[in-house]
Amino acid sequence: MGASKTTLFQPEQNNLATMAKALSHPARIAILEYLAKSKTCICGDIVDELPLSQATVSQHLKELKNACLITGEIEGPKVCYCINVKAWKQGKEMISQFMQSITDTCC
Amino acid sequence: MGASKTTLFQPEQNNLATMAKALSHPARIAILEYLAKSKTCICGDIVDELPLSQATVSQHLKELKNACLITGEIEGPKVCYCINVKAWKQGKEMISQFMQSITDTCC
DNA sequence: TTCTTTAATTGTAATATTACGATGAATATA
DNA sequence: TATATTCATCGTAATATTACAATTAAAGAA
Repeated sequence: MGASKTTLFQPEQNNLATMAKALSHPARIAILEYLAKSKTCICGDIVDELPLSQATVSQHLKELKNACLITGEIEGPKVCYCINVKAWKQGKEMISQFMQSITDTCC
Repeated sequence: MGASKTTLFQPEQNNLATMAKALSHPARIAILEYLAKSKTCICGDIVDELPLSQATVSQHLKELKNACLITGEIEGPKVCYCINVKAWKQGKEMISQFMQSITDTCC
């Protein structure tokens, strides 16, 4: 197989899993950290920062964009990436509530 | 490839990614929710609860155990699974701090 | 127009993940 | 001892992920 049966679970469970999947690679964690601290956010800067090829970085950026965690605006030949603050805060809330609810309910 | 180059990133980034990966499947979210609310925690109950085969559930339980998020104690022919409260709280703290730090640092 | 820069996309390979049937190991019960 | 129950593991198949070289596309500069 290889494909998860998302139709068999609750939307909330799928949303959580999708968010977690976006954060499930150290390169994407590093990208998010760099975007947060950097003011420039230009793609090339991220490639310089990470020990990965341009193609691979682009792929990770695409996944973060698919998960709505970042935005990418074209500026001439360059692309300026940014944290999607609104979506990020929503995701943060969703994960925090989930993790708290486990400890609240648990043992 | 298919294997992520974990040696090229910070341990903290790898820890975060590993934790997120454990949460990146709706079945594992569902298992954690069920373990939290259930008092019994017997593996067979989880299989009954989820729309997946026994072998698949066992595989997901193994991953959660590898990530130290749950424990499994043998009770005769049965196995009693439980949230690893200590590790869970640590993970919760790690993720919360990371997500907060992004919004703090960001834009 | 031609060249350069920037970043996405394509093609390809290696490995990981997801899923399940079948089997095996361990314990309890008849 | 034989049988049933419970769960892990093995084998296998389909799909996803990760990574990079090469190419393409788009915009700006010479």
